[in-house]
Amino acid sequence: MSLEDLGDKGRRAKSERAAAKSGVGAKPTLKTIAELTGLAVTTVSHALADAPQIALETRQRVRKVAADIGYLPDRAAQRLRTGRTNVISLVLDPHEEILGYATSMINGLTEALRGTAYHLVITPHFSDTPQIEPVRHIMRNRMADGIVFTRTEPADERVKLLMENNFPFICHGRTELATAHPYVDYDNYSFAYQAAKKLIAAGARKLSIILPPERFTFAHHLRHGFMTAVREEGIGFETAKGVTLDSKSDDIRDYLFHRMGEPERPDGYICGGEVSALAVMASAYDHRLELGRDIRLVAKQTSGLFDQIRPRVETIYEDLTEAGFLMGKLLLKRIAGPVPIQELQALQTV
Amino acid sequence: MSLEDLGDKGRRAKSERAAAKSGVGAKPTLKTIAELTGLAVTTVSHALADAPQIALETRQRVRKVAADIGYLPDRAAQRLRTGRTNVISLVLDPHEEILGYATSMINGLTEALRGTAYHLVITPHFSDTPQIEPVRHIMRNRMADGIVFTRTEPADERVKLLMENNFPFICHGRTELATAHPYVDYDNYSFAYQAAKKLIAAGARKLSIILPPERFTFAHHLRHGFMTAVREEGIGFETAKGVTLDSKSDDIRDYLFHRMGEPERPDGYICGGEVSALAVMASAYDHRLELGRDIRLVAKQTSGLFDQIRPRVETIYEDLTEAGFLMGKLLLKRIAGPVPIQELQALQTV
DNA sequence: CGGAAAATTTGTAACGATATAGATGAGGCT
DNA sequence: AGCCTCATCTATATCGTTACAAATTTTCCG
Repeated sequence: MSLEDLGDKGRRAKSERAAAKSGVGAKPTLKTIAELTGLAVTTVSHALADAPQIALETRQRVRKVAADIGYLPDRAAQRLRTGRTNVISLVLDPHEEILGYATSMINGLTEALRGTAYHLVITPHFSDTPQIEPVRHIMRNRMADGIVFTRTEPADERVKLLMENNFPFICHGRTELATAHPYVDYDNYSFAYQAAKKLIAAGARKLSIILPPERFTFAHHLRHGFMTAVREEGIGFETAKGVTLDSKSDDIRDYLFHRMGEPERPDGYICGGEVSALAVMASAYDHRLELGRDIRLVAKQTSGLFDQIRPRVETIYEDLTEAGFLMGKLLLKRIAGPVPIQELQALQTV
Repeated sequence: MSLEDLGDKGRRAKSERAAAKSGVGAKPTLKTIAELTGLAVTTVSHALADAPQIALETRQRVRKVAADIGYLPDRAAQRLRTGRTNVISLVLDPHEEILGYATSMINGLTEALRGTAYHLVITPHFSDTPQIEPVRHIMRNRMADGIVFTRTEPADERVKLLMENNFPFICHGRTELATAHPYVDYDNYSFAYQAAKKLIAAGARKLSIILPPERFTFAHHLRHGFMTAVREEGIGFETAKGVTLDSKSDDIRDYLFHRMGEPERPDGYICGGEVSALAVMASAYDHRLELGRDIRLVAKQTSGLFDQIRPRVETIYEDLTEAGFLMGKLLLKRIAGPVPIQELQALQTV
């Protein structure tokens, strides 16, 4: 600190003293407003809450002062007193590095939370602990008013736990539990069904689908849609063995490359993710198989990526940003008060 | 709610009553520990803080009880009392949808924060407000103990503001300000330099580079590295006009497609991002230009994506997860206490 | 064994908000 | 005037934690 700073410090007057700490102006509290208006702290609090027993004129005056000095309630104090955290927790598996899957959802979520008092906290779920741990932790320690998570399983423990405790949440994907629960999901059944139909229409004779790990519900949906289509058409099919959408992309490609070198190889692929679709293309390329003639492909598109992929690939779009936005909106609705569960369910159509 | 639920509710006994609210067990506080140990709340607090004036035996006993009942200090109360938020705020421009850029960084950040009391809060910066707004807001209202942001500019207002107020932060990218500040950056100068050299070595005669918007410092670094290389080699060059790495991928491709149809077209491209690299490939493909012969390309790789791109493209890797991890670690170090600034700077080498 | 010093523990207040219950004053009614 | 009602505003306690000052117990010494 220089001499000038010290000199300046000495010269500081009353008004500046309070401002010294933050350098931007001391943080105003209810007390500040109370002093400015000559009212009691309690009155100010009520006025800002728009309580009807406070005179309208007073409410307006308080609101004006609050706005003028840029008052913002202290989250910690509010949280301590009321128990509400004003936090939404997104439980993220760092594994989901899959090309901006999380980013899109986060963008949608922040957009939904925009203008509200809610903050988005990222709670990682590290793979060396059980999946339910972060959820239990958030609930037990009241770390958030609502939870968002993804990759739902048919008998998802998290869903059970949260439902049992009536804790607000929404998940991406459905369970197969008897009890209805809030969710946002993409119609993966239709995706797979339509993808298969497209491939068949384009001349494919034997289809293959690369599925997510079996433990996820949407793997079943994809399989079901796929199977329905191939059975309707009475056409050959298989599912990729030994690799899933979560496998390392090199492993997926190695599997595909190998499979494409065997007899009875599939000539139509359905890919539930962009990376696996690229792996199909890479394998075909490495075998000098021509896309659209030797090998056909329908991919799920979740980013602008495939607009630049050549040769052009048929894709079906899933809007993850919208999914995030929906999850945010529905969760807020649920937090605001009890809502019939069916109003907290959204299925994004293909 | 079923009849059975109601019945169960009626059967609830005293011990369960306290637990009823959370359904997992009432949240233990210092008071709980105080009652269990027969100590005063203050003593327990001090004991857990490992204060030397508390008998060692007592400290151990308290710690044991705390661990047994799964005590976790209430964040709101701690925050209210101490002013520390235990929050790190990542200011994110939803614009950065660029293929998991954010996701990788978030993964690195959460890994760095793992095991600490810090939470990661995503603070969006919506493009209709000035860039400095979220930062000012976080600082003024003490919403976090530290700030992380990206896309640093040469005379970045956020850096100035945060430095002036001595507020802990770290940014991805450097400024050109006289005052040193904490940062994590990737050596984009070397990236561009080496990329150019590679292209020239591979036979390119005229280079082009697609730059980020000029307002970002790393645009200058890239340009500088690029210019140094082309001047050293005395070779033709240009920078993409009218489009940047932030442009819509279709716009980048349209520009490239047009340019590739003109005389004196470049035959070597440097792409600072994966999407723009794909746009180069798409344009070349649409012109039936062969990659590696008519057109050469060096791309920056930040995901596993390009491992599956065919024909194979020369890439240089930037580890964004590591960048996030470094930012987290350095920020924590800074928050813990004053540190010489040069210890808060990291440059990731090519 | 008295008494001071050292070691250990404790009470009180405060952070900023809000729920609850209570206070104040104006006006209306008999 | 006396009493009640209504509209408005206010005091108090509290959430869980920690800083500060103070109280208590133990230790040690002559």
